[in-house]
Amino acid sequence: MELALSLGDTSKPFTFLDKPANLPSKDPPGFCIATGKGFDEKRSDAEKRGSSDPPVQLDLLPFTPVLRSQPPSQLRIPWLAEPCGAARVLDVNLFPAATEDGDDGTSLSSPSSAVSPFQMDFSMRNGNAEFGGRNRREQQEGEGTRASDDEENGSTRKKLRLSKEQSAFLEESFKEHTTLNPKQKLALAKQLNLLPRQVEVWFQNRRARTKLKQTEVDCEYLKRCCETLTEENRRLQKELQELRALKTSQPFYMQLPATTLTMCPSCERVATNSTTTNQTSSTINNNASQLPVELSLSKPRILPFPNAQAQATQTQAQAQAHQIPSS
DNA sequence: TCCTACCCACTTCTTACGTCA
DNA sequence: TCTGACGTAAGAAGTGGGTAG
Repeated sequence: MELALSLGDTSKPFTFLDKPANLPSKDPPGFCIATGKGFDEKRSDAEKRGSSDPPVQLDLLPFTPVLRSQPPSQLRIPWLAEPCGAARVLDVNLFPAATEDGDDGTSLSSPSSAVSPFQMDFSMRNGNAEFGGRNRREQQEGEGTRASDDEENGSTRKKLRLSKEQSAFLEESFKEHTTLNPKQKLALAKQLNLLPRQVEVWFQNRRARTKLKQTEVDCEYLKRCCETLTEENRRLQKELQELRALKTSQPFYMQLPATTLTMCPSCERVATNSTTTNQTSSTINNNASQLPVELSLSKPRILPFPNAQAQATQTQAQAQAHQIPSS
């Protein structure tokens, strides 16, 4: 079985940054995971989707309960519904804002860059409680106090939460492409008012999280496969015991050739091949992967001799007529 | 061969949140 | 009901090794 990971249509060009104004209007942000052959097989996104097997898909929408609880028609990235000028609260990350000149390395001098003309100012946050944008601590503390604290203590490690809006935007980008080229990284960084390094780290961590989820899904699938095979093995062992018991109790009949039923999948007729027990096993082993499927009888068919031979010959002819491999 | 940039795996550390006394 | 301590999960960021160009 082939496992496939679906993370959106990665064959598409990186269009997210080109259309931020409409991006969440149709589908809620999120991603889809399937038991897949490989998140590891990066740089081969097209190959990931090459399987004809329908992958087992998981819906792993990463969004907050606030968003997910909304009806689908209302599922849209909140900041897009707000005029950019409405924001007034300080950025939670409080990184030095990327200037128009891009002095922090996020400069995009080319007008043909991936930056959308729809520039969202993530240095400001909407204080509207509708979006749940402010966490408890932020509500408890004075706005912007953490900024000055961090800036005063330059030795402390800055590890601040991205805002929901920033995370949502990054998620949307991740849906488009799980990896970024430098241009996309710079564009995202500038658009989200983050450092390129932050965008890069976010994508690294996001890939790691996806892989972890995928591993969990694969593990669960293999677990179920193992359970199924264990049950099948148990059933076959029981069947074998029954056959052995029958052989012990009825040795006369067991001198007869064992019978293997061969079913033609097209006409659903059953062909009977007479063979020895060893040959039957050999047939099963050798042709296990071939069609038609060979059915081993739970109990040997007991045919009145010599009619058995005649019928076997007849069914063998049928089998050959239907391209059924006979032992 | 060295350098750079990038990725991944692993880890550290911060933050948010739930639980409980 | 409120509050503070505590545990824990999630996530941002650091580190080191591998690799491609």
